[in-house]
Amino acid sequence: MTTAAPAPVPASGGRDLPHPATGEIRLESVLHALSDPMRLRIVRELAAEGDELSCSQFGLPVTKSTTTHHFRVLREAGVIRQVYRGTAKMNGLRKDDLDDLFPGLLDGVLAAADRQALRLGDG
Amino acid sequence: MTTAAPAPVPASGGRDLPHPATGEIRLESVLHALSDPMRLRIVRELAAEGDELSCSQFGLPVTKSTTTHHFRVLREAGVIRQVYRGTAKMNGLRKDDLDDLFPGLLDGVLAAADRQALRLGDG
DNA sequence: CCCGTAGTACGACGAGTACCGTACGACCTG
DNA sequence: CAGGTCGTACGGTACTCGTCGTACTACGGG
Repeated sequence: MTTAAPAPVPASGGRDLPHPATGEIRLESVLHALSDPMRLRIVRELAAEGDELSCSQFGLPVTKSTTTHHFRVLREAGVIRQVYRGTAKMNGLRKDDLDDLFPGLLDGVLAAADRQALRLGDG
Repeated sequence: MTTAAPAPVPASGGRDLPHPATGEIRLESVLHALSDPMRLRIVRELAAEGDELSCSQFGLPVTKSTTTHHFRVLREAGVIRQVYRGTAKMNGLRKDDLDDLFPGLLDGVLAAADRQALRLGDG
């Protein structure tokens, strides 16, 4: 009831991605997903934009294959939601679900990341 | 400047452990350290006790070697502080340093862990 | 001094992961 | 339909990690 819509034939073709239900999200998986610099960077950009972004819009310094891999890890951990929109795959933060499950966690991590970026002159 | 005392011959023998200075703590390392169930369990117990505990007091379901490994990871990530006290090695959470560096992060993770433990009937 | 206890060091092993390249599939546009 | 773009799948490689066992060191007590 919380999430996990039965995917009633999305608007696009018939391509839908498997997402964990809200209740299935494990804290350890979220922390692990966020502990990779590349993925933390993705999540930070996503949070900064506040909207959905396509995979190729992040300008990550890795190949497409690796990019796909990182987005998959984030999706399977329940951190992001992915939806096809034509040929592009739009990525959105699952902030609502995460906040419902672990209030303050995402904001805490994001604030910590911002703080560290500032401290290291990377912000 | 903040921490990293020059270790002026501790009270015990001459055994001191290398800890990262407060400014050297990296968010990714902290998240990675916390993303392991065994280590998250250690940190939760440490936070619940609020005081220093020896390594052997945690009754972890792994061997001594593995226990040593996990405590080392936590120490090198800057999550805990370890001090020798006779033959025992006392472990304490670096809550002050962590809160100074990443306000709300540790509390957020701890709260999330409590919540999940309750939800899964493990608390 | 000898022994027991607490923890370390080192080597090993299996599993997972971050990365790549290439080949492929899905979709839009001409 | 042909071609271009976006992303996937698969296979491979090198590295990390969690775990163990055994041998070892440090400290305290009889």
